[in-house]
Amino acid sequence: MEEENACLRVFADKEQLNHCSRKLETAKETIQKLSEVLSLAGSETRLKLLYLLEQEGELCVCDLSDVLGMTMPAVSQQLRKLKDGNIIQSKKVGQTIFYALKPEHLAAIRPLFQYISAETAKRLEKVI
Amino acid sequence: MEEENACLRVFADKEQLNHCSRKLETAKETIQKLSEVLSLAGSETRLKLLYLLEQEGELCVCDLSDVLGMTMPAVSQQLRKLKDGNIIQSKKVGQTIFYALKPEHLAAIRPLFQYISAETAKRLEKVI
DNA sequence: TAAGTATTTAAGCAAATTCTTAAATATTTA
DNA sequence: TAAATATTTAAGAATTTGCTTAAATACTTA
Repeated sequence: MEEENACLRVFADKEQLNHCSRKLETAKETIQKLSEVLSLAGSETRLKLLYLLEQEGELCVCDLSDVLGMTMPAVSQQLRKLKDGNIIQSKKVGQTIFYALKPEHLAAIRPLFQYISAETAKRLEKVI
Repeated sequence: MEEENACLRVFADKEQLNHCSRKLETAKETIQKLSEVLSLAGSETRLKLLYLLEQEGELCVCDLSDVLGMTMPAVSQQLRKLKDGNIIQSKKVGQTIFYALKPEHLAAIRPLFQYISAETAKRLEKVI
């Protein structure tokens, strides 16, 4: 049995609340995974990294550190998080490591880049 | 003039790096705003709140605290962040405050819910 | 107007995040 | 094999986050 409702409102719709609880339970895992991806994308630095990788296909730590104006350890550590989160992958060529978006998780974040493109275009129009 | 490139790779493509810098500069504001929205959505608690509001249209703090099994102050504080981020809005009816998604920012986060629905459906199929 | 209900605000604390600097690792080249 | 390059790892500090509990606010009803 569940705990008694904290909500004492006369008009509280217990039917609806139970319905919500079930729905949340069902989507629990998905929400958990998605929130992880979103929180990874939800940092300015990491979103820039993802954006650049999406635009260019692949880039090395050195390039990224250069473009973002950040130290290599700082960039490397953020890339590691993205890699741990399975959003990007790496490929070693000599002593250079190239990073690229992973196709799998792209479904979830692709719309974001479309959003960036569309919004940026809008903003540019205004300027013109 | 920019600082000299940190990247000393023989094959570093300066052309490409400059191109990346310009692109990033152009999309800067959009990326900044989007990362804010994403980091708001990128918390399990807040993503649940958004999911419930999307599914139910509107709910009060009491309901949400009940369904999430969290204290009202905890829920209230997260709702406040979402409201400050312009993702949700509130409507007061008597002493009850109903929260709902804001239509404006929905464009950015609607795809996420579709993703949740699709993934949850997939997961359910597997179980059956 | 007093008591009860729904919510917010505030203060504080533990945990997580994001950078910094220094050192370690791995690869290439002289 | 020594020096240089590209990157990672590690340790630590400053900041932010997400809760907790207690108190304040606002509205409703007896």
